[in-house]
Amino acid sequence: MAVARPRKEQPRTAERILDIAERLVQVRGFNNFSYADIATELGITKASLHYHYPGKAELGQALISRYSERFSEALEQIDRDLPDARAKLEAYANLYAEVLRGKRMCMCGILAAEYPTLPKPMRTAVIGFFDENQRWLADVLNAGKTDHTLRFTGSADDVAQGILSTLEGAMLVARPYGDLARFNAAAGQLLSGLTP
Amino acid sequence: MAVARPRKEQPRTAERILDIAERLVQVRGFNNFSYADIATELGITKASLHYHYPGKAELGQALISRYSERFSEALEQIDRDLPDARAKLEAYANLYAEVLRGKRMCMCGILAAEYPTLPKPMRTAVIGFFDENQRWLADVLNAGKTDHTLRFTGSADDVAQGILSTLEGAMLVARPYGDLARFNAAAGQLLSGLTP
DNA sequence: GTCTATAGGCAGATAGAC
DNA sequence: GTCTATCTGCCTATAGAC
Repeated sequence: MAVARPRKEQPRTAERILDIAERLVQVRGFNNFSYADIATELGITKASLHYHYPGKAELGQALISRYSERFSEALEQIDRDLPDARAKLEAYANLYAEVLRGKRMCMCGILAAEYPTLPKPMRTAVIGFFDENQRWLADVLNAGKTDHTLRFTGSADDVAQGILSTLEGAMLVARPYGDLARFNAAAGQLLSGLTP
Repeated sequence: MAVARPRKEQPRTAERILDIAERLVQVRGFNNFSYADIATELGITKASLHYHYPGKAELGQALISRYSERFSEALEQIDRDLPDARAKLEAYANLYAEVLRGKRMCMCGILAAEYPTLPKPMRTAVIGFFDENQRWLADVLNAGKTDHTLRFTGSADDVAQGILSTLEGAMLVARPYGDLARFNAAAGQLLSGLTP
């Protein structure tokens, strides 16, 4: 017997558009894919896409918005599941490694490279993503100082920013080599520098 | 009295094209500027550009080629002018800071973000740039171990790669904020982690 | 070396039928 | 919601005169 479903299934087109566009952004960048790319892959016409997202700018906002939400949820889950700050930080780095394993960049990392060409709402959203990540990292760092699973000098904010930068940069440089080990070397080095 | 000049001055058009295109790449990315942008700024027509660089792919190769050469020269000058490894590493980080001060990304950093969309010769050249940087960094690190101005654990190659990644990432993340201090915080943290 | 003129393609976007 | 048809604009690139 079928499980009860939300009525009128199938209007998941908007979500499927985001799925395809998300991958395209993370691989090629926001300016290097087109409505035609999405339409072909989804099997509908370009015109239909405009029904769901009036313009590329709106699509871009929706992409960052969903990406940020999901990232936040992943951080909350880390907070729930892992016992100490050190383990949380390791799990955080692993989030990045998983993205890279799919031959993608962090969405906001690649958008940062295109930053000057983005519509203003997207720029604001990219900054928001970075800010939230740093806030979370700073909290973890402070917790790590308390529970003695992490060691660092200087402000937690500065170190948080350094961690974010290093992981984004490690993805950026490792991806052209197609070499996950390259990322892991940089991430491992980062973590060992924070270990007591 | 005028200083002697190379005869037939003025055919510096090819160089001026590179100057303009270089800035455009570093600000917007390779796929986000056009021949029209260069032509307008230079005051000639698009068609004339094709005389100097037959296609955008060739222009791109010329851009990376000149950029890499100049970078190598800067590294040689650092080797000549500075006494110890620690000072060299600091000067290296300063190269990046100067680029960022001009609101630009490292050319090969921004090209790394666009990597899957680049013509193959450009991809090879980007990798070459990273490789050369890492080689130089590894040499400096080894020298620093010898002259006791640097301290690190693990292989010099891995640490070199970590340094490159961190600096590229720090530029990537700092630029949207328009905040040089952000870069300096990450770079300073990196250097202090390598200081005995 | 630089120009005018133009080709040919693809981009994002809209109108209106179904 | 999805379609066909179409628009306008920009892109890279080429031919050929000067």
